[in-house]
Amino acid sequence: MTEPLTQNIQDYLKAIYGLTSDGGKASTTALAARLGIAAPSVTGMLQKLAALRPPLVVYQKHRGAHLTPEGERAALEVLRHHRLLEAWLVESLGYSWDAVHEEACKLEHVISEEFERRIAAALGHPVRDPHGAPIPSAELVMPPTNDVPLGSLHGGERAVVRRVDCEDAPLLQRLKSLGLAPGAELNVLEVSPFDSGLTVQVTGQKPVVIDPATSSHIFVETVETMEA
Amino acid sequence: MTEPLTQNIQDYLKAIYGLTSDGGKASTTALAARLGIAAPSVTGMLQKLAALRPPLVVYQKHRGAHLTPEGERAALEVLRHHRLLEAWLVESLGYSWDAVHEEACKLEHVISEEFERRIAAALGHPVRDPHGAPIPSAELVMPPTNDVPLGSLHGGERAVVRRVDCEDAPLLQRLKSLGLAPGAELNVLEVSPFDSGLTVQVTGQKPVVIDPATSSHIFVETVETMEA
DNA sequence: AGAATAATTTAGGTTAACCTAAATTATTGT
DNA sequence: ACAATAATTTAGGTTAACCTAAATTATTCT
Repeated sequence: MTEPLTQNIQDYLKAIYGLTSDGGKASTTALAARLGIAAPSVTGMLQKLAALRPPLVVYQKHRGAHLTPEGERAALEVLRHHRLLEAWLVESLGYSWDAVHEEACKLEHVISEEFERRIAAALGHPVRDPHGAPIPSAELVMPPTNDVPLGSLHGGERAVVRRVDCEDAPLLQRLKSLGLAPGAELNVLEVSPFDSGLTVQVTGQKPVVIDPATSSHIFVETVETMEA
Repeated sequence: MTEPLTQNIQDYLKAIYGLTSDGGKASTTALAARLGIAAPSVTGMLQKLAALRPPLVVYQKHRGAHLTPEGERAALEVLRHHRLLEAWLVESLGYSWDAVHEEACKLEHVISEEFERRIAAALGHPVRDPHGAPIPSAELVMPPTNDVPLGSLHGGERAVVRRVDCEDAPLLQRLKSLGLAPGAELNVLEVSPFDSGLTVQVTGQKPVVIDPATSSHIFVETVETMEA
């Protein structure tokens, strides 16, 4: 650790991490959109992050940026803070899982390593946060997952919701009211051939139609159907 | 509430609050020293705070500043956050009372009102923090106290430590190792006529000499000596 | 391929919060 | 009272992170 990173740099790193999870590059515009910042500002910051010693990103004009190992470590550190905090706000302070994001976003930049250790220990070193997102280990390794997007399922398949990857509180609340929370079991009744919208039935609930924009945020693990 | 105050403004308000508890004004230099900022920067900020609508401080050239009612409310809000956080770090995360200040200083600017309410409730709405400092109520009223500085006692008096008003971790640790923590009982054995240094004996400990610089941070409540 | 469009960068500017050095105003000691 | 000293403010400058408008480079479509 050279020196503490500012909050906005941490936010850039988190955003780049999120946009490059597929192994690609994060474009200036995508970053600008995600961060709510004008594109030229992003260009400037990427140039700066790439010029730091050690550099936190690899940046090439007109082809976006991706994290260096140092940058990724810093991003995972923040992500670990964020997700531990969410878990802990739910477990210890009784927040509902759809209301913790904002609070964690502010706290994540500010807590000490000591604090991180204490809440991790208090929670029993959890591997997922309340939304089902994996929590990087203390050594900053992201635990592997088998989750697939809900939209990739076919009619008749059965699955368990593992993760709801979304930060929008109203949408989270809607999903929650539909029973679409981590741990929920569901059957895919039908897939629309037009727009790939899904009709799913969460166990114990009425069937619902989930449009593709929504289902891409929901990650599931398929379950063997009991052949009774 | 007009709009959220920046962290540095909150720090200025806290500092002014601390320096004007005697009803006087906070001087530019005193503020500069307390905040670790150059004096001209303080002048500039005081001018700004006085020009805000509504103004947070009353400022007159060359005569320092004090808080307006709005400024005081904002300062008490931050102080409430700080002290609740300290209490809660000790109670819920097992921090020792001499190690919570730094963490609370960062968190105090960042937590939501919801968070404040939840930890206050979880702690049973405490009236003092782990150092014995009074916690402003949710309505931002500072609870009254009877504490007097340890240095104001005379030889032969008996007292209970109520508050250790100090942010320096090493000093706090020293005081803790001497048993000088909130709740401790002590006898004043002797007061030096030269420098007003005190020789005190904490119940169950060896007598110690406390110099005036130190004793001014320790606030006590006198106790009737049992006439056995 | 070449024109139209989209993405990105450059150029130039703003704001907030700090700084140092110099000028001013207040306080203190004789 | 008045000179010396201390406190404070003014003046002018820096840095980080943002912005808009214009210029450039890349991509897409026919």
